[in-house]
Amino acid sequence: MTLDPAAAFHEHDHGACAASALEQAETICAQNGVRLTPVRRRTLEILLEEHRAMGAYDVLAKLAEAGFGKQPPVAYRALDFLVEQGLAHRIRRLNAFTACTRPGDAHAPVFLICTNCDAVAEAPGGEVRRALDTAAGEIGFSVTRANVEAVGLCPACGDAA
Amino acid sequence: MTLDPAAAFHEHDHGACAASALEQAETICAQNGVRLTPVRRRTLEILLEEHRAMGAYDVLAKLAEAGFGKQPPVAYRALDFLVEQGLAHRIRRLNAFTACTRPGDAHAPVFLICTNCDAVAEAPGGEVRRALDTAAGEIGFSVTRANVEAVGLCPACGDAA
DNA sequence: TCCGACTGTGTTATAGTGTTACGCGAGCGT
DNA sequence: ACGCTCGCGTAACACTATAACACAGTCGGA
Repeated sequence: MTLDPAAAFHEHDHGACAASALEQAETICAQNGVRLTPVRRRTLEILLEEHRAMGAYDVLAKLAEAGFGKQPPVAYRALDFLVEQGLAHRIRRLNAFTACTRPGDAHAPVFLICTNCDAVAEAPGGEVRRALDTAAGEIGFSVTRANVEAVGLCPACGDAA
Repeated sequence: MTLDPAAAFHEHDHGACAASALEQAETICAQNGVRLTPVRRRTLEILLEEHRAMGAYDVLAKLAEAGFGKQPPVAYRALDFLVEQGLAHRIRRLNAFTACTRPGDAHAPVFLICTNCDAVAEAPGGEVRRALDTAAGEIGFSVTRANVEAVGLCPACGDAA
């Protein structure tokens, strides 16, 4: 998938973008010795269909359409798996999940959520993470995981306003 | 309330710490032309009783004990009010709320959540916010609100491990 | 004084999100 | 075949949050 963090905010070859992400997912699962089973793969495809965060129950509905189980645990298990493998992220502010824009790239995700069009982009979080570690370090706190969720206006919606 | 962001992680005069926060809350509400009604005040007191995040239903139970209504909206309305006035924060990762450690101080809150003892501290987020604005600015995104939730080990629990 | 408009609190009911517990079958090594 | 683990499925439930409505108090103006 493209490394352009703003991909979510403008037109691009989304078919290729999704296909490439799936391919990377295969590789990563193989490396990690875990299986990208049909449900899991389909779940990732569903998330990749849009650069938007999807609720677990939205995903579940689509899984059910595809002939998989229709009870919540089916979706949650697949989503948790993807999150664990770094192939997707959970966005708690939205009670939702989104495909990772840069799988395999160990990163501190920073989510930019457009309040107008609901697109979600994943910005490089290196600097943010560094600042966070510093602030935490000053009071003796050691950060193991962090997640940054910012809401605002994406370029397109900002221009329109 | 003390400005020491690590207050949550060590012994301190919590009675004074809470009393001072309540006093500031009165002032801020007066300034903003809004009313710190009994339910709202009691809700803030409840949050101040511990440096931990509390679920809405925990707060609700305590409100009910104090003779207020016992239906969810009672708690949610009071909590929403406090959040709006900057007197409390919502921590989505925990589906919980916590009193603001530095009310009135316009700040980008950064929460440090200890996975061992569940204490929640609020670190100064100036630098983090700056880094975030930079990262977002590079792709044309303008951030209106951000919230940073980091999990890890607080000083005490880190030492113990 | 009376009449609205507004705000705040309370209620019931319901929607949305997430988890626990259990059974079954496929694959795998012995 | 046996027992093991893992993934998938189910039902049932627990937790979190909101919608919709009723009623009392307050305040300003006709």
